[in-house]
Amino acid sequence: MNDEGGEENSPQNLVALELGCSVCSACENNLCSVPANRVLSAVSGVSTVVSQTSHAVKARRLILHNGDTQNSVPVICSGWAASMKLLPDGRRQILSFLLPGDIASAGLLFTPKPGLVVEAITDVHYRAFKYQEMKAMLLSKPGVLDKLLNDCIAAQSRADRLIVDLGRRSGEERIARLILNLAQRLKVRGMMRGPDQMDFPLRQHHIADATGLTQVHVSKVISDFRRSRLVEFHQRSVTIIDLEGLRRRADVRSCARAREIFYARSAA
Amino acid sequence: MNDEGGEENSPQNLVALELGCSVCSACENNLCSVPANRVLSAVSGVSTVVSQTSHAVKARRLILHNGDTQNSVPVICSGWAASMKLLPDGRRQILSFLLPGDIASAGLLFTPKPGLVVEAITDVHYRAFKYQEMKAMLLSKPGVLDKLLNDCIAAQSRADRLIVDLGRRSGEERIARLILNLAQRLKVRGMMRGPDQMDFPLRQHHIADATGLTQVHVSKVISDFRRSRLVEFHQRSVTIIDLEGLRRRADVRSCARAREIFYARSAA
DNA sequence: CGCTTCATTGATCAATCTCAACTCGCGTGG
DNA sequence: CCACGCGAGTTGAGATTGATCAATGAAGCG
Repeated sequence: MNDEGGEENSPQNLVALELGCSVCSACENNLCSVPANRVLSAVSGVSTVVSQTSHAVKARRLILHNGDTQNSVPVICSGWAASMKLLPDGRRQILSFLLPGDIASAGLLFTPKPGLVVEAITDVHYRAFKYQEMKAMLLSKPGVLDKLLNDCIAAQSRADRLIVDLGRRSGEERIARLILNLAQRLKVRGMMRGPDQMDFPLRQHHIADATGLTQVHVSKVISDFRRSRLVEFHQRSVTIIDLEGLRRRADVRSCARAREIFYARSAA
Repeated sequence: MNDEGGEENSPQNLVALELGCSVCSACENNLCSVPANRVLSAVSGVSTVVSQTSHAVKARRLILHNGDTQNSVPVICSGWAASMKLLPDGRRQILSFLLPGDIASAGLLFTPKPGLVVEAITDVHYRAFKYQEMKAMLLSKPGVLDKLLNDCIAAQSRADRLIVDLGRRSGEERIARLILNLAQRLKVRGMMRGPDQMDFPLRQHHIADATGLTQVHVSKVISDFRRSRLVEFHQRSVTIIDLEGLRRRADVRSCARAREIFYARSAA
């Protein structure tokens, strides 16, 4: 685990940090000790602060190793990260992208997850909370627990959606859905650059590892999206030009077999 | 939802029922009112019994509809079921197979899951617990809550494994893993027929919907497994003849790209 | 400047799907 | 008892999707 403390104070990083905090579950639950939260806990009269460490890591570095004993739980303050699993032969599958405010995995609060790796996509600031303290504290505060449980359940339903995507949708659909999904998540956080534009620090291999495809194939599909004037990529950002068109690619499938099954079932 | 109460009492059904109960989380938590549990609660001094209904459904019938308001949570007492999601065009993806003792989805205790469907594979007995009562009761009993949380987390990590399988493994690997996985789960429950033989009520289309493949392709892969003398199918049961061989099919992949990535990373 | 990462593109190959035909076993109604 | 239909599985012949391989160029960085 990285041993560096300290916040940077270049303007945009502070902004990102605040953005993260404003939607951060650790913050909402008064677990965090960044200034804004200190104020907040003072106001709400709750002063519980779980011991924690603050870290900065460069892009492409690991936040959570595989070999780690994992006695702490990272919460992203700024930047993008990915939580993934690695197969022994080098194949990798991204389980989810972590945006500011996201807890690496709510389940981690209760059990370490062997085989889980979290990697920074951009430069990332995160806080690591001690796992046992956190747990003890949670069990004493029903309100907090409830919120964590919701996190857990939300994670589960995101996982379910991903399972359906990977099992039953074409590459094109998966990529379109990924883009729409990220736009949605950023919108909730107020992190869109404009109505249709967002930061997009993902490399094509991230998209590949998230959608179960190859980087080469991702390139081809995205080129097609671009040619069809659905989206536009400028340096590390995406603009959705034709939302409806993109949605259509995300959902529609003119598949003879699907139709056949459909008719079979509605007849029954 | 089915409105039939009543237990059947043909010998093997009673056996199955008991087997289910002996590993059932509802039972462990003293939520259930079947005779064995009544005794158990009396012994342990806890008499909380959440109001519940008992149901029997035929194979291929739904236990949980999509349109259902889902104010209750099914727990399987005997038989096999599948929880799945349906796409509007008829494609379907099985999220997990439910064996006796399984709760349809631990998350259901806290929020209804729109779009989730549970279908009986064999004839099934299940109990449905009222969702709000259950929740209220859980929050008052920390021990029970803890156990449920574990269920939740276990579900999550099963989901993660499935995501990796669907995203990054070949059809052959997925099918081999599914078989091994089911054998493992049955073994834990003491439900194996012999050291290497188990009930296997799944149709090929169930395997297809669980692995994201086509029934036709499943047929071909399984034929190959059979020809390679890895497994044998007799009416509704499977014998694993060559465990090591099957494991090899479940894991190995001689994939040039994977090796390349591997070397690239170990060099870095 | 030289190195590395990232993206693009084309040619070819492999896995998987689609379509269709056929078998088999089972239950049902005549 | 038989005919029939249905669900399930098998098999083969293409068609498609996506992977692999390889070459090239552009961008970023010490």
